[in-house]
Amino acid sequence: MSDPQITVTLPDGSQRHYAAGTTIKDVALSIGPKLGRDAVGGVVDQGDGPGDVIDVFTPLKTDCKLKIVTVKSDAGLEVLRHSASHVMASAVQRLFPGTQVTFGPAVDNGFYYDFKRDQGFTPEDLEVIEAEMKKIVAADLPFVRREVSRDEAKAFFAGLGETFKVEHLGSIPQGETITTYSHGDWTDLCRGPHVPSTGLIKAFKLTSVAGAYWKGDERNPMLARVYGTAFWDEKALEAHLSHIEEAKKRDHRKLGRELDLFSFHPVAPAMPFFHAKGAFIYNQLIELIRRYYQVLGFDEVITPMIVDMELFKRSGHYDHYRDNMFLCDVDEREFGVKPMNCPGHTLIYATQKRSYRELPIRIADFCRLHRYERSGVTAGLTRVRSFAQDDAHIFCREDQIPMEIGVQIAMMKDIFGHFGMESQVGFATRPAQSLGREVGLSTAERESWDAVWSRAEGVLKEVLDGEKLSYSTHPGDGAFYGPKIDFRVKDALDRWHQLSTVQLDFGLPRRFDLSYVNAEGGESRPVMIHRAMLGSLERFIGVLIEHTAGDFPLWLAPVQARIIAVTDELLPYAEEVRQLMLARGLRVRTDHRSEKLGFKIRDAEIHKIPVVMVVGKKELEARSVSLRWRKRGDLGTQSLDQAIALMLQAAAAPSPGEALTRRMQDVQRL
RNA sequence: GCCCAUGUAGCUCAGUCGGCAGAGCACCUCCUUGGUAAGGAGGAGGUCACCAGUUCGAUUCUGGUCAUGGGCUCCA
Repeated sequence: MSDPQITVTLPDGSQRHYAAGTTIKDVALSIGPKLGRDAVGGVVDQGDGPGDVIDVFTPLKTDCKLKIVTVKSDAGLEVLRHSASHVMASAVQRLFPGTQVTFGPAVDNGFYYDFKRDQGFTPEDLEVIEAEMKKIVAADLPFVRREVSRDEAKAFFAGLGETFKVEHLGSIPQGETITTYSHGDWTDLCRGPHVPSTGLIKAFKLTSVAGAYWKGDERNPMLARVYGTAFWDEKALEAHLSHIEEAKKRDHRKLGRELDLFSFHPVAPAMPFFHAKGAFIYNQLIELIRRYYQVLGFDEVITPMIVDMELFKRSGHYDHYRDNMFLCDVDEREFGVKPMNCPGHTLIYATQKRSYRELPIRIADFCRLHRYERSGVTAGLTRVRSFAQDDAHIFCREDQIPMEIGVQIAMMKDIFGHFGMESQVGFATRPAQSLGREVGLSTAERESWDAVWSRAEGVLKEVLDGEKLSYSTHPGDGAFYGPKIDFRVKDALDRWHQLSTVQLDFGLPRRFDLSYVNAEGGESRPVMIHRAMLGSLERFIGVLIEHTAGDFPLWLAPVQARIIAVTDELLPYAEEVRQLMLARGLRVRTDHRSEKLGFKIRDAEIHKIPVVMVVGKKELEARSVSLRWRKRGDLGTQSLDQAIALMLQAAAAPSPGEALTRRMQDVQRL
């Protein structure tokens, strides 16, 4: 009897027939020799949806849909990197006997492998490991996949003394196929997939060592992690490494120092000192947000930074957030420096009896906040202990939620458009531990909370769908007090940053017993919406510096233009020009140094001054300036009026777009 | 908080196998007054992060502390 036949359906819909047990590699080869060579994995759908990527030597046993993963795809690159991590692990075990292996996956820009080795690894070790890896690659050892029984695997890894692997075997669900992958005489417990052989791992580099906890839990033993990256060819690897170099040049910490924007001092770890130029940008951003607030009906308030901990007991921060707060005892009372504005804003809401007619009440606050972030997690401006948010809280009726959220989404789109940043929306739903799931609640209470949550999630989803946005859903990622919508934006180096957030909160209004008088004369509980657009100003400035590489748009540039006189005799004219520009609201400085023109031009370029105006005899006689525009090149000689007009036009600060303004005109209460 | 690395002039970095600490840029002074990315000369500037220990002697060796960076974790 001949082998049973199976039918394989390819992505283009064509069908091919093979003997059962034919591997993905064979299928690829049968389609074409090039595809056969480039195939590094496949995605199989046996009628139950596409599975994970599996390797090319997996036999196909039943009819299926098959998508072949090639070296060109992202999925293929992941396979390569995962294989590279195996090669690294085998090199490490060869070089450092007694080292235990744990996990070694592919990650965003490369791969890592976590080892148990008490001495850890030094940067010098990395070179030795790389050299050993090269040998393994040169040997071109095939990756071999084996399906094994749980007991077999246990016995095998226990025999090698690989206690972490044995432990992990215990947490693999029953019924799941257990596989090992080997190359040469080295074997790892692994789900795969892998490239056909080690020879394909041509371009790789080990990049750093780090500590990491077993399974990411700090109660677990500390492991030694080695990071690396791998590509299909040297060119791509080089491109990646130079991309990293480029990012280093834009590092906001470096530019912050070079452009005299901010600094840090050991007396206030992780709390930035904004210098004049950095503070200018900070304030310009606040002004931008204020222009939106005016249109969107937000009222700005100012609230105390230090308050009695009683407030935070009421808000719940005392129980859940105290370890992240700066505390101080004064007059035998315990005070705390506020980490968030929300509790203070509830106090303002509660100073009056509120009517349903005056909702929504939108309270904005740029006050500085302080959070004690554990040492070791802080970084430049992106993670600080002292910061301000463009923070606001909206107190509204449940029926007003869609309108309010919709406007926030529109605002977010509008704002990031001004910075040339693409944005993406994520929807985070109820987490396992959340309001209404505490132990000891009655069934009735529980059900009422469940209803509130599903109503809120339903509303958010409706809004998102209504705004006709594509968004991703993150089940269980919401805040414990309510579901949320997060926005991520992409910077000029294609890195994503989570900045904005809009969160529904059912908890605080309850804790502070907030209410309003409803249309029937009874009392109802308002819903609170927490929202921030730029998020923390500190972090946004950090992102902005890297996004622009320090070339700020004219409206944000602390110094918009620098006047350079060709000789010192021209300085009076330079000053006259400067005064004219200052009178028109332009931020202009003069370089008074007795240096040559080239020197001063270079200095202005290094400091990324957007516009340089050169004045010499010719310009004096013609009442003009010679314009050198950083982003546009040499604009030649321009009359003073023309130069001022060009500057003013380019320096116009962004404001809410028309669509947003029109939209707000439809809202009853501003 | 944990793992690893780093800390020398304002910045970028040399250096000292334990014996009076260096460069370039920036800064100050003088000369030079020049047409679109570095003119010349001179000067000043450091408790080698901080605190202990070993030593005749510590920036260097040892221990601790602080800060920064890369990760882990956390971000009710």
